[in-house]
Amino acid sequence: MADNNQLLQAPRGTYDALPEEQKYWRFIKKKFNKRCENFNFSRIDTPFFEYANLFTRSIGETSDIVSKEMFYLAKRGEGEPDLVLRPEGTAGIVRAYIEHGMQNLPKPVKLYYFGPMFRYSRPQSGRFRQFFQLGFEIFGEDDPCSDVLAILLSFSILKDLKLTSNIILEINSLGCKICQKDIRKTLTSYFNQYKEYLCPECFSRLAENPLRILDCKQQRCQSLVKSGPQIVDHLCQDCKEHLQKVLEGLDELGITYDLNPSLVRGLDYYTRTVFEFRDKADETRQSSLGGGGRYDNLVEQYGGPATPAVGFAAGVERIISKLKEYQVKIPQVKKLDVFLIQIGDKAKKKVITLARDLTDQGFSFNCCLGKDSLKSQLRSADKFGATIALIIGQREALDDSVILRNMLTSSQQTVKINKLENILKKQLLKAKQASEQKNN
RNA sequence: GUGGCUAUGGUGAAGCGGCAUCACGGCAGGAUGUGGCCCUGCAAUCAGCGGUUCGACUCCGCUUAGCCACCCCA
Repeated sequence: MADNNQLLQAPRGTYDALPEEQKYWRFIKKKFNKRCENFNFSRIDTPFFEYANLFTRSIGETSDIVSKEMFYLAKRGEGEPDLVLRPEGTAGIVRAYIEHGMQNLPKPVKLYYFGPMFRYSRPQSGRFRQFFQLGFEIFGEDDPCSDVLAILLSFSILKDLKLTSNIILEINSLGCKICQKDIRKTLTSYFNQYKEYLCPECFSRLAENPLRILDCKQQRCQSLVKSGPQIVDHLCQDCKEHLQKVLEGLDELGITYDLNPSLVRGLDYYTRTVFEFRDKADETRQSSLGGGGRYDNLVEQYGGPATPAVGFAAGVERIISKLKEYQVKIPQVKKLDVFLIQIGDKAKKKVITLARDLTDQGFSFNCCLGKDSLKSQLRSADKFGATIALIIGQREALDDSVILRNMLTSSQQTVKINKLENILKKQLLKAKQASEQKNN
């Protein structure tokens, strides 16, 4: 009872996407969908919650996402498995891929998604507990060209969003099943020699996942990293060639990149190519707009047939904040054709049937049925930005006519309702041409 | 999870230990059937709870939320 007030605010780390924000969402969804469809990807939607072990097995028990950021749902019965809100998209899609036998579809299998993800972390700018990711996955191809294609699509999406001039692509390789083991071993034995110099965080990372020491921001760890073994030098021949071919592919496309030898990603399932898009201007890690990489073992690890895969995901809220920061022009499509004005009860009823007919004919309309005076209704028509006002008074209600007032020119005429459609079309077209002329 | 800063009508801001102001927006009007300008009026238990005080929006504590940094990620 203490918290009447608490009930009236959005839970921590969530937000309302208000009407004035929607143009950004519409813009992003539209560009994203179009690109994915043009690359012949198919849309997939998986549940917002999954069994917890789906994520503990894939992302890694020791990763921060699993160890401290999972949103567990309350159990309702004895012996029920743990359910969690999905912290990312890939695991669920891989699960669906196996569950529905998608390995029998013609390869490559290409899927894309857009939806909310949930992580229980402390909110900050650009970081929410419920946030949206857009992303895609390609199953069944281990060719480096497939990695290039994935990066190309990611890049193209960001290009459509007019963000590429401010963004940099970082890339690295984490090695395959075999050499990643060696790399981990090499790193472990190297850092073991200096473990008393590592920060406490990295000290425990050493036992859990030595790769993560590489992107520690602490000065002391970084200097150890710099003089230590490089992943690239310990890649097996195949992985080296793979990386080489990916880079050649990017050169071919003219996509510039930074080879960052200490780029590792927060999810344990990555193998070989990993990449990330960051804001050039911003050095902090928080500026990560999105990233992805190859995960050749995950499908098999879940019990599916061995299937190589690459994926990408980006944060929608971060994209929106960049669109705002760089003042990207978002097309505004909203316009109002007619505003319906009534005087008297009879007219009010007419307004509703007229609204039905007008929308059937494809016009947009608005009205204020709660307002009575002509003056205030006209004010509303003006505020809503209507091109035309249609006025129905006592007289008009009786003889099936309306007063058509052009709000831009203030000219007015009385027309019969059965003639209305054509006259409206003409006037709206004229108004549209006039406004276009004004813009040029 | 740790530390710092912040919290005033819908929005953005002023303000002071004792009448809470301004702009924009909203609503209702400005003579009965005509908008955009203008004018008038209306709307805030000053985030919540508790304490100090004769008296607190103003000082103190807690809670909640936001911002920033760390951690980590999108």
